[in-house]
Amino acid sequence: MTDNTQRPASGQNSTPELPTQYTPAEVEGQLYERWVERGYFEADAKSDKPAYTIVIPPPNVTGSLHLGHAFQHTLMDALTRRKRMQGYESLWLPGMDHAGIATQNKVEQQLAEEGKSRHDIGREAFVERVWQWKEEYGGRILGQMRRLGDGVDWSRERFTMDEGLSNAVQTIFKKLYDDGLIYRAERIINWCPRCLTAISDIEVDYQDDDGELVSLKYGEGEDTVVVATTRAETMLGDTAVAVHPDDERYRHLVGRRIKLPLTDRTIPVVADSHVDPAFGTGAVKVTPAHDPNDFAIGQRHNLESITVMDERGIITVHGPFQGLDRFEARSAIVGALREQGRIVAEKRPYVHSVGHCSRCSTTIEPRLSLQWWVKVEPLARAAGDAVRDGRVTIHPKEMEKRYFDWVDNMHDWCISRQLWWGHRIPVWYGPDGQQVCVGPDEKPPAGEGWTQDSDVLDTWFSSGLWPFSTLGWPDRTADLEKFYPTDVLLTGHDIIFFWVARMMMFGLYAMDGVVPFHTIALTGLVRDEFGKKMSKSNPNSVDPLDWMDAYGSDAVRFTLATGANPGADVPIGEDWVKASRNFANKIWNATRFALMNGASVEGPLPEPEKLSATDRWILSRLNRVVAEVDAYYEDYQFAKLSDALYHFAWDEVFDWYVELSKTTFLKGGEGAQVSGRVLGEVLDVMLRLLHPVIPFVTETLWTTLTGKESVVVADWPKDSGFRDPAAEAEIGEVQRVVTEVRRFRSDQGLQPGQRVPARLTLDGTLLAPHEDAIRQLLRLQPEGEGFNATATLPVAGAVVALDLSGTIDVAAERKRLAKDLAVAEKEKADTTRKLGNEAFLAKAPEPVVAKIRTRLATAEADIARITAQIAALPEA
RNA sequence: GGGCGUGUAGCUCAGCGGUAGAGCGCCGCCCUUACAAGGCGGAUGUCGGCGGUUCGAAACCGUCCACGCCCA
Repeated sequence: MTDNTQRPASGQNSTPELPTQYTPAEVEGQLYERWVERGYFEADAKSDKPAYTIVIPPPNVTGSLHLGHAFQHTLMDALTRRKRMQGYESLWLPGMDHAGIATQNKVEQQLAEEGKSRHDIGREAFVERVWQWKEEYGGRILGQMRRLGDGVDWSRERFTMDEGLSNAVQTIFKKLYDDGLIYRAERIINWCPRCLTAISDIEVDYQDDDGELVSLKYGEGEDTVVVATTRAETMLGDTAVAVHPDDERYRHLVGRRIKLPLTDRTIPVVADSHVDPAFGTGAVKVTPAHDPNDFAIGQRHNLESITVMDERGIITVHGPFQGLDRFEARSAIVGALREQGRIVAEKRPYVHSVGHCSRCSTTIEPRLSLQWWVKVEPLARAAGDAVRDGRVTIHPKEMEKRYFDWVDNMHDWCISRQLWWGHRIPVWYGPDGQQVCVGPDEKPPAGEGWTQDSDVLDTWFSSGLWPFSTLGWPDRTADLEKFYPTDVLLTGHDIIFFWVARMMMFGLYAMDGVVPFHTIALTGLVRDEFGKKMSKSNPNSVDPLDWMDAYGSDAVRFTLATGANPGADVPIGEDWVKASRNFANKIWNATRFALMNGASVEGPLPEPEKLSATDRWILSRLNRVVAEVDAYYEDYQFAKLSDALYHFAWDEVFDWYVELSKTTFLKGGEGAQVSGRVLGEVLDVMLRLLHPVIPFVTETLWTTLTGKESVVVADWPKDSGFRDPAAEAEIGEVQRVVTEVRRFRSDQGLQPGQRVPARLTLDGTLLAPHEDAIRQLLRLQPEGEGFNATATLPVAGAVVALDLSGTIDVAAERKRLAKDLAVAEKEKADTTRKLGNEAFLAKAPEPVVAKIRTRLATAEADIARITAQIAALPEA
């Protein structure tokens, strides 16, 4: 096809070639590559313009674009594109995180297919393999972001494992270590027996599983106690039974030792006020090595911790259960206890909440383990305070509570992972138990016996540095000076704890208390058209690329933007994407029509005195919409702004302005020229307003309309302040008449295109100047010889008399009028009742009362008019 | 168990103190020379239930019911 974005620069009067249908798939890719080639998205740190910065919440290197990304990217793109147009040095910085567990899993799978494990090839070779994997398969999402139209600065693309970012990781680790905010401790952590690593609290997904609750009798003779558990296998590691100190039932047992079944051990009964006497029997078994609460009890009572499983969840305790995995052991142990008559109650299924690894869904095993931790209290407090004192705003505000609940109750963060892919912990251990943390510029201790910690850091440890590590920190780079703090962090509300809180903590800490962004804009989740959650495991999951190919990226983007109510979930369905595609096509054709009728952006807009009321009306509306859209942008109201533009474009510009102007264009001459200039202005502004949301179609149309280089670098429209309420009222009357008569025509069964002779009596009304347009819109012919008004429609002070050449459908007309009369009478009754209410008159504000009075007057006039019409109707 | 949120047209959602709205879907007529991915017209709601506050409640308060989410 011809390249329809090109237009001869001198060809002001040549009719640009636009096909009758917009075919996005053919042009979007080229447009995007051109934008990138021209460097529109590359930000200049030396620019004098004020900076506007958004760093992308780094997607996972193993991932691909899903609708959630498409959604958030659309919004970030809209924000940065608008600011660029407003004259900011706009930077949207892309990149990915290295996704420690996920990526390592991918490569381990590859190795497994070759019959190898990572241990077979060794750490160094393994890490090399991961880099190879990344080169080959990683970052699929980056290409998909181009397809979506993301206006990111590719020259600044970052990856958390890059040298610079790794340097940042090591720097902050050392700083935290030196400040005593990183420490090593043995605690219960969330252990994934499949990934073979610790994971943090937020990487655990809880779900209700069918389990079993068995009540076990511990002890012998009189010294017995019944405890309930869902994890019978851990009883091998029990080192106490705990009861509440005030619990009379067990007071006699406290301090005594009882026999632990299936073992040759005895365990103490301890009193601990954290035990809930109302739950179960009020006595609980205590396994400090396999349960966080039990660990806490163990600490308080100096209990021994006995680990009964290995890292894969296999029982290691000598005896009949050794070698069984934890679930096999559970039933074996319950069986053995049953034989001994120690099972006093069983509840099966017992639905309870069980933690699963968010990466592989394996049931988490709480495990006692030596790990590295971040002491979060001071960091989290600072992160909370930044929001409390208003330096950072959360949109929508209702989400603040969730943020505070998190940062104010945050547990220390386990940051070490038993993986090979990631930032290795920069701590070295000496032959005599020394421990040295090494900064990026320092050499590790030399000599015999020094070894580096074998663990790597949680991926989020590096992602948390993203807003400044990507800009060059710890160096005071020009980028950092120019673009930090960033402006907005936009992400899903489900991710507050992952990105938001961590970036806040690290940003404030590393950047001397300067917040990483002043605004946190939180979105909901994308759902299917029935409001059901979309997930990879659900069949309702949609690949946004399929929709982009079928309907264009603009259509997907517009649909998502239109659904973006602050903080609320966004449902999306194919029908809605189609509707957005239709909108794009509508804009396409309207612009095409405009260009065929001499729409122009040349020269200044004529003075208001030279404009028709129709022109002044649309310009007045246009400027109101500019102001409205700006206000919505400032409040992150993407649904509202998209909706406002949709309705302005379609319901006002296309359905009325263009239609009303057709007669002017047909007549030609100066009037047509003026309207062409106005139409050009309206489209020019409208396309620029729409561009951040639907960049592709607007680019093609705007460059064709204006002959300029690109709307990407066009100026954002400004409200000129022009308002013309009189013209707005006048066109409102025109719309009323046209709609009324159309209704009549439709009720009378007239075909839409059928010409009808009519006499218009418009003298003394606002409609007088619009007779031609009204006749055009209503397909009314001039009254000819022998005109015979068979229907007379009084509306808006005017009279439209029609000659339907013969009898009209009196029944239809009577029905229509009866309906109108009923509406008017109800209105009269409602308003009369209000005005008859003393309390209302006394207490309601004057404008409200006045409004009701006007409504009553209108209703009465309508009733009189309609009644007269009905009376004038011939007998059926 | 604790906290938060939501129940408005067939579906998905706006509206959050003064005449119940949108998109999609539905019904009827129409290829009116920009667009059938379109035009014109139309129908559709005890605004979850009950109680209260108010001159006035979809909106505010209480309560119940039903869903959803987060945390434990």
